[in-house]
Amino acid sequence: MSRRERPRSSPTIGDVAKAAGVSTATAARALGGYGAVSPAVRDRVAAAAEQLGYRRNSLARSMITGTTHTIGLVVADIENPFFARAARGVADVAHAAGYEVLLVNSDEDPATERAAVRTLFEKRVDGLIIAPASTDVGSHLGELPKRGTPIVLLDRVVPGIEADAIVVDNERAARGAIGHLVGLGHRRIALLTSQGLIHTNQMRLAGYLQGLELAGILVDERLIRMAEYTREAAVRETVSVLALDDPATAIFTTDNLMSLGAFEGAQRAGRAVPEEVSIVGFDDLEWTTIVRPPLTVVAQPVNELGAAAARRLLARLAGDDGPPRTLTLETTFIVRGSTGPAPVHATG
Amino acid sequence: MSRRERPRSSPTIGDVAKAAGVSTATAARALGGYGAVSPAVRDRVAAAAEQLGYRRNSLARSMITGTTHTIGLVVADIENPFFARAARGVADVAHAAGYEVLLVNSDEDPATERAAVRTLFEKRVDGLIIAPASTDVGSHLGELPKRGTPIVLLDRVVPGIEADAIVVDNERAARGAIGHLVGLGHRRIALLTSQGLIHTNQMRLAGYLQGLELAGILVDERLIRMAEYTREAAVRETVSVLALDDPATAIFTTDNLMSLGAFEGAQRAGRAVPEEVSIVGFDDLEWTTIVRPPLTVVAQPVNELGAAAARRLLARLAGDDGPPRTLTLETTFIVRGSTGPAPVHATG
DNA sequence: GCTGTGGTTGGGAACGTTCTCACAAGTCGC
DNA sequence: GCGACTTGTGAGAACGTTCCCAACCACAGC
Repeated sequence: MSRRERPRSSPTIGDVAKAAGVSTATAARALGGYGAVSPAVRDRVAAAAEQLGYRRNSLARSMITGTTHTIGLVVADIENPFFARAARGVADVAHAAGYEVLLVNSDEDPATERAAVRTLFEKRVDGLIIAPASTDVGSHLGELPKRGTPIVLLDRVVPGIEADAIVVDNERAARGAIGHLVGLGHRRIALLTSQGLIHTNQMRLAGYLQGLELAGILVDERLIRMAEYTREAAVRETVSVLALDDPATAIFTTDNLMSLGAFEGAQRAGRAVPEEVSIVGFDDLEWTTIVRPPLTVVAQPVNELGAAAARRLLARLAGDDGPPRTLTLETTFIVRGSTGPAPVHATG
Repeated sequence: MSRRERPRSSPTIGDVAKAAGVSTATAARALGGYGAVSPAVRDRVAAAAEQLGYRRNSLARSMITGTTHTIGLVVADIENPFFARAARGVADVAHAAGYEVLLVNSDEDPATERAAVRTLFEKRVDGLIIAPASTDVGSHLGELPKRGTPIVLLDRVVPGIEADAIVVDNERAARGAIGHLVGLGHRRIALLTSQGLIHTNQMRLAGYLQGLELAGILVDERLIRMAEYTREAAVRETVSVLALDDPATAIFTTDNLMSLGAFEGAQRAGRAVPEEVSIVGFDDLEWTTIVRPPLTVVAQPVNELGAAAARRLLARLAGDDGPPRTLTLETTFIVRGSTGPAPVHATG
């Protein structure tokens, strides 16, 4: 109890060096595994470190090396299963490569996002994976690559920015979904999306419109619903679109929360699925197979989306300085029981 | 283009000071908002910082101040909605107080957890919130508080450790759920939980046993199922427990994944819920109200669990050094359509 | 015996901040 | 008009590590 110099601060590499009877430089080499150290000294230092309970200070290390082995991840809301899955994909790949993940929720708010990016940069993350909230050229996003911090865009692209991106072909996926419904004879197809059109939803809307056009169906604006981003609002819009004089016979939703709302809305409106109304959801969550009928969906490789983003970022950190690449992953259209032939009285 | 000294490294406070014609100490005071600086100098420094695009280096700052404004969060799996919600609760409270969250998945693996705790400590997080995988006295957990890094246990307690904990009364919740089923006349009540009993599940098992004992029901070990932690395994165990000569008339599950499996298992076994088998789930997720029948559940205040953990940790960081406290939050028992009277032929 | 070589080791600078201290220039009270 | 206090400023140490470089040693080659 007599040799305590600092009461409750961690021992430093200097303390270890002193205990082992070597210089700090040598102790650092022994513990850091770089440079040349004789086996005898290495063991002596290791023993001293063990005995003192030495833990390296990454902060000091990062100051010198210029790398923190930390990547920033900015998503809208980790509570949303889509982002949770993507985050898991990111974390797994990052962790395997010795990186940790600093997580921030932006709630789709550009101001929050901007502040988050700034904070993450001040913490000197080695790179950033971000699902950008706004599609306008965020100066805060362009700034980092210029300073040498690579960015990978997750799920959404920002036109003006020079950065890698991992996305799916939302336009094509949506067009395909509409094609499926058209093939079943539907002509009154509603779109249920959320207000404040984020990039992916814009693309899905575009795909919806293209799908209609390909089928020669005129757009009915009353069938395009942009709900507040809550389950209850989605339910209301669904009930409303099913209560039209000429109601929708099919509903295409643009994400998992809207799918949930559409499903519940059909239940609440007392419409049989798929006899009276077909539903196509976006994202394949666990529940889609235990509801009755099970949900037809556009499934995204969500986990892989995150994993690919992390791999891309790691490649940049490893020195890849080629031109920005956009990687487009494939979606899968899974037909289940929630889509069926359009009701007879509503077609032709 | 002529005055660039470092090509693509961020300007330092020294660069700002030089540009503003003051010392680094003064520039630091002006930008850091501490000490005394004259308004004129403050403006001059701010202008120089703005013009150079100065961003403070938190690493260097943390070295001096000894605080990183970062907290570590170790959960089993961020993809699990339970942890995603808790993480959101943590992140919101932390963010409001100016803290960021470093997230690690442990996959319930003690070795991974141990390594994570070590890494987080090396990165000098100010504190740690952890849902510990193992209930044995983790030396890696005891270590940190001794070094002055506070820990808050989330959702699970570790008996030997001196740390705050935020939990729910799992024993009582489980006992109550069993009581509900007993009250409906059930005497063949199965328990569906997962292998490698984590702390919460041990408590829920204990509550289950107590519930049976209170009702004077003898334990039938064939009704206690510990599935591999996958949906498919949960389905199999459910089908199996419903295929007994004297099958279960009710199933109580110990978490949301097991609930999903039980629900699907009943479907696959062709048993009507609740006419032939009642189901009580643990955790109230979005899907529980859109399946038919909707699920009776023990609902936990998951988000609040995380938020409370963060508040507790912040209190510690603010200097609270009272004895460790365990905060027990209330669960809610929500009766929906998945529980009903026991089938006549199976009772008394 | 002198020089060269390769493996070890230590001294000290560097990273970018904050903090402590000393000092200069006012300001106030008497 | 002099000490005590306040306010603003700068010099330099400190945080704990890594990196650069010089020095040392042993040994081989000539």
